[in-house]
Amino acid sequence: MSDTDPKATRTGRPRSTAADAAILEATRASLVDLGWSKLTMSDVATRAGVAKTTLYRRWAGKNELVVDAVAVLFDELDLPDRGSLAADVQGVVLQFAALLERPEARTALMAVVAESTRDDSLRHRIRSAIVDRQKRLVLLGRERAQARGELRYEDDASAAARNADLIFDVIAGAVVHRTLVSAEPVDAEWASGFTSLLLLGLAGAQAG
Amino acid sequence: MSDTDPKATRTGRPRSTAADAAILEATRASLVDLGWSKLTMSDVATRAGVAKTTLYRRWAGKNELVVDAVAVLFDELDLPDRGSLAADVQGVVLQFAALLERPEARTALMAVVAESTRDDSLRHRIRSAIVDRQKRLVLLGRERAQARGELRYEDDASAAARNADLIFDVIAGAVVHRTLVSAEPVDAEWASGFTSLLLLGLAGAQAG
DNA sequence: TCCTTACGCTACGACCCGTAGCGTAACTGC
DNA sequence: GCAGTTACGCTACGGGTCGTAGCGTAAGGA
Repeated sequence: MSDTDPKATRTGRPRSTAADAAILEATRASLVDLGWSKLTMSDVATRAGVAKTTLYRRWAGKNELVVDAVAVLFDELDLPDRGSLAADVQGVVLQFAALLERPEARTALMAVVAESTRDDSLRHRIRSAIVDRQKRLVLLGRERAQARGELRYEDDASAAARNADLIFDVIAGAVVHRTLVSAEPVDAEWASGFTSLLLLGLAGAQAG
Repeated sequence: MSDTDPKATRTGRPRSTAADAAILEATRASLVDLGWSKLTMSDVATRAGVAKTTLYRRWAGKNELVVDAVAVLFDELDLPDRGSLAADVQGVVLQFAALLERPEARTALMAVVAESTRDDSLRHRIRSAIVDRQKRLVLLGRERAQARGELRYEDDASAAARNADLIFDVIAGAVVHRTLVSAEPVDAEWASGFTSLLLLGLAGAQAG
């Protein structure tokens, strides 16, 4: 979360974990009230009841702070086994969509991704804090489908990885685009249509 | 482009169209050099050889200016008939990807979309200036596929529209996510894999 | 020649940034 | 206890951007 290694029991006054929690919560609250562009470090510090200098001692700036503040939302992600690949796809779609319903996520996610196009370390931070948490669900769903016999196991490991990346980009990309660009809701009906398109393809979905 | 209606031949000194072009080009140049977050109105004005007040007379702020500056890139979009639905899908994917290769588009697109989550008028501006230009290609590809017999004409008009929206979100979303979130290139190989997934579905693509 | 609108320029208050300096608080090892 | 070390709150600061007001000038139309 911060930049130092906590496992070494160093001497001196330890960092307040309560302040960490207060800052991240204040960041989310500020995102809800002000949105990404109007969020300021000073405002977050005031809300958290913390000096501005404390923020800069722990985070390099607004980008890193917001990534960490939003990342914890992705810990809630879970994918119970719904018995079929189609049901699991719908489940993961609705999970992503529910996250993007939250105003702090809506305004923050695209903004930090936009920033990451010019900041490699920020992109890595996003990947490990957010993207990998999402991709986990996709990999889990694929394993289950393979165990059920709905998908076959792939021989070539690198091809399998490429395929998983492709599927992940399709699912996450479609949900994000629908929600933030088209600005239309991802409801059960849309999730159903998307699922049959993903499973059956363009011609197959039309026939069914 | 600007906010006034140009068809009424009003009295007084007309706005310099040369300044318009210079400003938009300066905005793109500034996006390339500085990126979205470090782009300032003062910098654009200096590059364009124009007073800062002139910018504010034409655009409400950075958001609107950048949308207009990037929108013209989407005029280049074209989709020649490549003879089959699969080839046309690959074509549109590579078109989108080529646009996202340009650094001014990479840094600007996600940023303005992020801003649009809290600004309805900005969202409408993005839709008419950018999104509709993209969606046009998808609709064109579908019509061709229907004429070829690869897709059947749909009876229900509203269902057809929903379906087109779905396909558009899947294609555009996947390309954007691959390029900006996963930060991996959209090359011919990826486009090919995506196309077979879209046409045949998860199980079908694995079989083929 | 008047009228109207656009332009360039300057200046301004307001705000945010990120850092430095200082005194104080909290915890560790002797 | 006591020294050593690190974190914290607070204040203050120079530097930068924002968006606007005011003014004189330039470029068109009636």
